[in-house]
Amino acid sequence: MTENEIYETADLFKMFADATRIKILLCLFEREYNVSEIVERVGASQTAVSHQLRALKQNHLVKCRREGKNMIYSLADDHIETIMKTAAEHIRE
Amino acid sequence: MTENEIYETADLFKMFADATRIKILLCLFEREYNVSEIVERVGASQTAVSHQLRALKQNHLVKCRREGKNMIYSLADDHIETIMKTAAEHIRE
DNA sequence: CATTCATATAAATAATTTATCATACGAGGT
DNA sequence: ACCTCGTATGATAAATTATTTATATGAATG
Repeated sequence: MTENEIYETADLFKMFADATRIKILLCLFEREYNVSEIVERVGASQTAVSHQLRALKQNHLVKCRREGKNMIYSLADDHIETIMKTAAEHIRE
Repeated sequence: MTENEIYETADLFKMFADATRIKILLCLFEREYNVSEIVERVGASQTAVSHQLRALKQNHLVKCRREGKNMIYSLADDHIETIMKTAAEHIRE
């Protein structure tokens, strides 16, 4: 791994290293949701969720589209669920 | 996932969310090393490495044994390499 | 047993991350 | 056009994490 790949890897893992973001992702593993639905399910403030969604988007873990007044967020990639599940398994030991 | 599992998962991922710790782990994927060897390879200060080794140990990612004046660190678990590799693959897309 | 080597620890500081507060923006509806 | 709803943004403030500085510890060695 090059120095650069190391930093990119760290950045990717950072996305999974926060409870709010994990909750958002778990939520999106089910299906797509708009922001207020995510806020409701995750139980964090609207701005906090919005900031975290931006982070997740910048790191290509989620994508979104507009639908009227709403923004619908969904997973960008199925690998994400695999990575999370692998780690979750590891924990139960 | 329970609230608690979410926090544990976040804590586990935190271990992978830092370049210094990733370098240490990459190093230990090869084989076990003592602290000065790790310091040398990773290129961080002795205390920084020592602190990170402690974090990794507390989170059960590495283990260590004493050998004379040296402490020999090694991976605690093979899953770790799998998790890292899965993520690294994800990055190359 | 005093010294040195390898490593760990504690405390202080620096750097980064996350949440909050205030406000702005885009899309409908009136 | 104005108002409201849903969401995003920017500027802090608060919290967390990482690094450094200084010092301690435990094991070997003269």
